[in-house]
Amino acid sequence: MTSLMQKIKEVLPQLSEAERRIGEYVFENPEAIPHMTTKELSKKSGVSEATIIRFCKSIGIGSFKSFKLALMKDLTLTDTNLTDFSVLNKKDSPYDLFHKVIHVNKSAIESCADSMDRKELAKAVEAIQHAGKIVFFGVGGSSTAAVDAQYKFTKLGYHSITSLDFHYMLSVIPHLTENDVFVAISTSGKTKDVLELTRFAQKKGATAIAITTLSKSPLYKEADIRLCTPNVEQDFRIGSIPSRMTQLTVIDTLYMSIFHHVGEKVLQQYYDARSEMESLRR
Amino acid sequence: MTSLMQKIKEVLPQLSEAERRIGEYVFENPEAIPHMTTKELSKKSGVSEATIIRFCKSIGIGSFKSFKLALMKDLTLTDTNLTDFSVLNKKDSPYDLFHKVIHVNKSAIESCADSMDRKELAKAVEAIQHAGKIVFFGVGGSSTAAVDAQYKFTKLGYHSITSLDFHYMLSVIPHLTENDVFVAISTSGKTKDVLELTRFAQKKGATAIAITTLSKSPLYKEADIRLCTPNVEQDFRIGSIPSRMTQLTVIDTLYMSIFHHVGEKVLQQYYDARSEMESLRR
DNA sequence: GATTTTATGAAATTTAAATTCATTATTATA
DNA sequence: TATAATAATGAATTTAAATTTCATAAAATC
Repeated sequence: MTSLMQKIKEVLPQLSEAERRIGEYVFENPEAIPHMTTKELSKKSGVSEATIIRFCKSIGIGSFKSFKLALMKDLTLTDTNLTDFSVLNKKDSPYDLFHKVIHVNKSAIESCADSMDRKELAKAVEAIQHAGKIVFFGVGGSSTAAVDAQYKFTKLGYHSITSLDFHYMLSVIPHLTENDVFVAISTSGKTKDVLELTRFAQKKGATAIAITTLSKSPLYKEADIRLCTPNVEQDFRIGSIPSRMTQLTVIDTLYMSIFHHVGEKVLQQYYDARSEMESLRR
Repeated sequence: MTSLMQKIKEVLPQLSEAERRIGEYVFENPEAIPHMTTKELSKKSGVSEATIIRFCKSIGIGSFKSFKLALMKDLTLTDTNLTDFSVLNKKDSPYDLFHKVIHVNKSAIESCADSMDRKELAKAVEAIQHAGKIVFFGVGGSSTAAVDAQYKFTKLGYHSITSLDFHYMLSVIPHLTENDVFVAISTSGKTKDVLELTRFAQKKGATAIAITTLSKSPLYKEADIRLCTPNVEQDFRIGSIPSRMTQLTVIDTLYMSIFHHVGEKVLQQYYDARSEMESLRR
């Protein structure tokens, strides 16, 4: 707990009804406050603007502006702001939602650190490094990560494949061999299409890397290498937003790691592509 | 040196006379700025208030208020919490890189708050809400965001279109009307294909929303609505990783906002899709 | 040399913060 | 119990700050 938040908590019981309401709101949504106006906060917490000014004075701060600055400073000092943003509420404006999305995505990425196993990661990098083809597959929200991965690894000079089309994939997999890698992306680890293609790829000898949540799912059990994403499911309205961020973070890591290894080799092609792009500007 | 101050130092030589004066003043008195008003700073640095607003935009920050907040945050960061992850080094293991990726992505998402303009965001939500068709277009790294957006808005029941194929897009755009929205995604704002399609869409009467960095790029100038992403360019090896995160954060915000509005209506379809998915498990 | 573009500040507008004041609820006192 | 005193509150107003618009001058381009 930071000093300013601490202070608010302490004085909370001594405050009047309306001022306490503000304090409670601040306590629940500290991140949001610095970007708010008195009018907004007044609406959200259900008290008048005048009371907000009074609240600032009550906690010993001269103005609402100073309060916002102080809070920003306070929040910066601690990264452990465990705000429960799962609570979306009716009155949220797009700008409010924007800040909630920022928060949700930030914490999702943060929590990636918890679920990743360094040995599995090393194995994955090893496998991809020596791969001939890399096939990525994910459906629904997970297709974004697959598309992103396919683009990134193509840039690195890999024969990298993805498609949303199950039947297209069915025609790709028979050509996989022991050297190849199949990356299955599924948050739940239960998606039928993903499972079937993974098994098929394994039957052809490819190494199956799963990007999935740590759970007793079939995909988790059957994959050769498991890159676990944290369980970040929240309010259904937020849906796949945070889990996609975690998947992308894993993809980014694979990309960076491979770049690190093969970097020198592809650097020239990389520059070529860049300068050509500059000149074409497309 | 902290990141924002660093940034100011870097752009200083490219700024105009008056804007540079502000930059220099900020550099000499960083601690004072967060408590100042535009009028004060204008007097102190000897330039007009308007130029101060322009200065903020020049360094990639959406408003003077955001600038003050960002600076406060920046100054609060001590060397201890300033792990310099921007530097990649040779000995980095995949696991090291993983943590650097986490850091880079987190800060990218965090800095989204600086460049977003709430009015523009509100306009964008308004436009999309009443849109018939929504077309997303981005090339290269920005295609990920386009794909993600297309999927999300389809789930909300919109006629939502994207493609990587320029010529396919050329065949889509003639059918756009005043009610439709074209969302152009380009970090630089200079990508030729994106620009050409944007102009074409505007000619057909569609509203052009740009997701791009705050800069003097053609896309920024010409778009009807600008949703600015921060300038997060780093080491070339990290490449488009952070900018893609910022684009996705903007997309997520649009999605959440629209969901908020049309949510009740599509909820039933949403559940239908979910339960059907459960039963099919594919 | 004419024309466009860019940079700039003055003035106007919009938006936010802070204050005032009237109203209501609460407590203390006759 | 009735009445005065006090405290809490929000509506309306005032003040201040941020932002935009517009006119002008300087620089760059044709």
